[in-house]
Amino acid sequence: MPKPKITSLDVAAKAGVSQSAVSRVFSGASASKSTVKKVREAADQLGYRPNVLARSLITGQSKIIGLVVAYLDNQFYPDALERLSNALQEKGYHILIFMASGQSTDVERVVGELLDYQVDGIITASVGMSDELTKRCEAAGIPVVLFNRGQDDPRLSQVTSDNRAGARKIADFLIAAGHERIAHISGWSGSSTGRERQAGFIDALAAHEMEPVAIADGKFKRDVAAEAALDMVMTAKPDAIFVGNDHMAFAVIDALRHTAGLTVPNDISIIGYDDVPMAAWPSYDLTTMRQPSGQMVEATVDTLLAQIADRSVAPQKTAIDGPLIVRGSSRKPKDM
Amino acid sequence: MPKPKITSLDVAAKAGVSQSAVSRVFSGASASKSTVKKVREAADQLGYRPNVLARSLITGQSKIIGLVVAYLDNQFYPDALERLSNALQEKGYHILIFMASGQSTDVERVVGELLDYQVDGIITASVGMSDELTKRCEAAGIPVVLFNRGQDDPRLSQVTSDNRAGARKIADFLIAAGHERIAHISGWSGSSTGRERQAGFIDALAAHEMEPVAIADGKFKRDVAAEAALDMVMTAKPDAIFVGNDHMAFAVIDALRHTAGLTVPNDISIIGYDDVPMAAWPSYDLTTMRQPSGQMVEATVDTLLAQIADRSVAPQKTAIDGPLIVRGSSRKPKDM
DNA sequence: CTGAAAGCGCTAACAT
DNA sequence: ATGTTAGCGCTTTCAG
Repeated sequence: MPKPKITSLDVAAKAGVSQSAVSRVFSGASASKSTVKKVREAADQLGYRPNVLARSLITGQSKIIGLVVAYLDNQFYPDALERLSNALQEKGYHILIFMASGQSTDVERVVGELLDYQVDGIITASVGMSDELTKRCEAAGIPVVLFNRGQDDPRLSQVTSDNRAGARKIADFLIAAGHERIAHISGWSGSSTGRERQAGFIDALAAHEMEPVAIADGKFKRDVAAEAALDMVMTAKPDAIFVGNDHMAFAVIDALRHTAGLTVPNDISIIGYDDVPMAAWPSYDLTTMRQPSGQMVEATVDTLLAQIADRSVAPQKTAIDGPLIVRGSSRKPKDM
Repeated sequence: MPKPKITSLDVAAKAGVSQSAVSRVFSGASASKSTVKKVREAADQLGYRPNVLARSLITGQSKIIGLVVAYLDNQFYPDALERLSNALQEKGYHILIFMASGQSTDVERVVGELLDYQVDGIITASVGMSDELTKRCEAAGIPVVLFNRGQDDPRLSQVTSDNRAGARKIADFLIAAGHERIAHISGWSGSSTGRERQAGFIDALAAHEMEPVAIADGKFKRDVAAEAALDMVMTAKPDAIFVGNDHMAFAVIDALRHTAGLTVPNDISIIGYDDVPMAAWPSYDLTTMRQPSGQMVEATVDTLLAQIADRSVAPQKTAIDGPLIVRGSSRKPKDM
């Protein structure tokens, strides 16, 4: 026996009511106690559950949120994905996932497919939206929230941490600890996140009449960052490096310890950004700026659902501040 | 302006053909060159794309695969998720993701929701299926593949590594390296993966007339495993521990080094299972059994799609063998 | 409060 | 090869 699909019609027959009565019961419209009871019983016996897809055809609500994500090897994203999924599940939505290599042509294709599924909203984790794409989503009336990525387009919502402020805190902390040769391995300079952190960092150093002894673009990649770090310690000889995110910072620490033979923090302080769970592991014990992913997810979901509920709600740009988590990968300021 | 939805009817009007002609063009049925051209042009200008959900209503194919996953903090799963998503994307499918805490009541709820979305197939990553659930999926004609989890039900497909053989290799390797006090921190004993690895390991030791000096259930949790390890080194004093997966092994190494003050592998050898990317990082440099996740994903997708294409295809149980990756967390056998 | 009827956007016979 | 017609399973007027 193939697929004996149970429809609302079957339930109606069994319950001795009309098909629309069944629909009403399951979509929470008005119905008398007795009808509800009869329908529920019949449905339970038959194992009936409404077809979300058929429903979406008429309500225009698929209860599907499209998530576009580029990397899953940076622990920040699986963690966020898990939280997002849970938060949305609670609100009756589910996540349709799309991997995009991060290249814009790829994002293009992916968002196209997303629209085919009539998603109610789109979250992009660390990937940008072309103007063309933004236009299409707007035309389709589908709200977009950029998660952990900023973009200067009023049609797009975004949720980030306060990257500039965070980077400034790091600079101040490093200076307070007496570091004098401070370097920076930035996140990908093509991303707002990478650029903002770098800008805030340089600003704060400048306020103390300092500037980085070296800067390199780590591109959010472990190997690139490790390479850059090894290069720096041979040439610029920094006594501290601010690395644009934890994911790269781990690679930097590994390279410095195991290839360059340096100790952290005695020879050199390393500071990251994100505070992924792994940062607390004893092997790294990484000082880092926390991005409060719980709050970021909450803001993302709130923003998105608000716009889904009412298309006239304006896009929101949210920046959430987080604390500097001081651990053992950095020298302590004297007064601590 | 709200949502000016463009339908196949609009395209038909613009192209001067019937609505079904448009449908044929987009579903790849027969159509003349000239019709195809007219339709494509009209569609491009209007920005038309077929509504997958409406299509699914009639074809019975949603092109959605439900993925149920319990943990994302073990790097093995994000990695697999990424591969699965890419592989399925290539075949025109997409992943609707569901987090299940791993508790059976939770899985129950989640699979229910999954069915509401008319998914074409289900993949569960490291979560089991109750009999009740299996029945419902079978009744609905929806194939299920257990990924990295075995279960003794002929209705379920599964893809795992050869856990028994893998664990045996580890035991043999440890013995060859001259270890005499070997302990085991197993994966969760409620999971096939955990049990099989333990069984294979004990078997292989027994073949050499040895037995573990200590065994504990690490439950696939970092803190539980770390605790167990610290306990073992105080009491049973093992000279090697086989830890049921890499995720726990990292915690064990950290605890041993930073809390117990031992060195790895000089004081004690640690071996893991999975070979997640992090195992190769210099800080851990973990000897481990590789689960070939690329091959496992491939098998999973093949199995699932084969069953979707033809419901009469029997469920498959696939176990894929992998190599032992020898790194620095274990003493080397003398002849190496 | 409830049933009958229309139709969401699409595909699949069925004719032509 | 193309248009016409009948639904897929559901929600939502509209009468009653």
